[in-house]
Amino acid sequence: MARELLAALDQAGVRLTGPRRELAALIARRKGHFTAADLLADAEQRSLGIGRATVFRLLELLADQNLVERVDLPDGRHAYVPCEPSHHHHLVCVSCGAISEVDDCGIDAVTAEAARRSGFEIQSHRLELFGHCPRCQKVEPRQ
Amino acid sequence: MARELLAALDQAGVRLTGPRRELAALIARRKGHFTAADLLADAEQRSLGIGRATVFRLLELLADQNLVERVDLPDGRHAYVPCEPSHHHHLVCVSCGAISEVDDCGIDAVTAEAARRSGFEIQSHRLELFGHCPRCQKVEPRQ
DNA sequence: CTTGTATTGAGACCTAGTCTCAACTCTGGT
DNA sequence: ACCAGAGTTGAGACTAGGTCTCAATACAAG
Repeated sequence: MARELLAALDQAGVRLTGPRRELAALIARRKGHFTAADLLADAEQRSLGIGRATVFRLLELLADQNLVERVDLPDGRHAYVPCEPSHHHHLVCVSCGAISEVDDCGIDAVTAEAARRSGFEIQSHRLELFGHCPRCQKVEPRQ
Repeated sequence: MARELLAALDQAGVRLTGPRRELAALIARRKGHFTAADLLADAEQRSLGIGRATVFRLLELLADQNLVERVDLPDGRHAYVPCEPSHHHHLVCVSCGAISEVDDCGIDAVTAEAARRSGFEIQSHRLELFGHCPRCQKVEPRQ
């Protein structure tokens, strides 16, 4: 997975530097979503000497390549989630942070209908679904 | 419209203080979305002596009452938009900032399908649509 | 192995928002 | 009309998340 990230960066025509390789490895090793601060903490814990700005710069690069997406959690925090480059949406577990991807199961019809009613010309949309993943449903049922 | 905001605050059991009345009037007078900073600037321009914290506190109150909703713009900025208390979604014009509301035209089917596929128990969702409003389409066609 | 350019880390800076606290102002009871 | 006390206020410190600048460094093409 770190390979894929690096390959994509290579594709994008940027240099494969030490810090980028290290951060890619850290991202690959994470499950679910993470914040920039999480990633920075990982790096600091390993004394990689990677700067704050570098972390944000890499996340921006990855986001440009659609390898990572920024999701806004219901509590207002921001998280990043590594994902497939194709268009899709995220299911976010509000208990454990697990992320699941869902593809466009019918939302285009919704946006088309909204466009028709409002006269807007819709360019993009963002759909985020929040709930409990199957595992957390078992742990804390019907909460 | 400022009346409605104040009535709702009254309903919520909070005091109708001077600053709240003034801010309600400022919000009522705005078109489309605005940021907390916009509102604060309005207040400062009129030398109302309203503090930063008060602005955020009122926005939070209004958000609790679903009279205002926070939308995350595609560029990562946050805006607030006054709206109907019922559940709905927003169409945001990326040129002029105009906001249009659309109700749940079929999205429940989408979330139900996503829940079925993923096993998640979906609690809430957020859908934001970005594009050009009818007016901006005329001004800068097919841009 | 050189060299030009991309990238880096540090730290200042910015925006959005929260928290604390002493001072103030509503509002209900009288 | 007045008072008391709880709710609210503004100022300013603080936090999180992110951007910018700049001199130093590392990559990679030749």
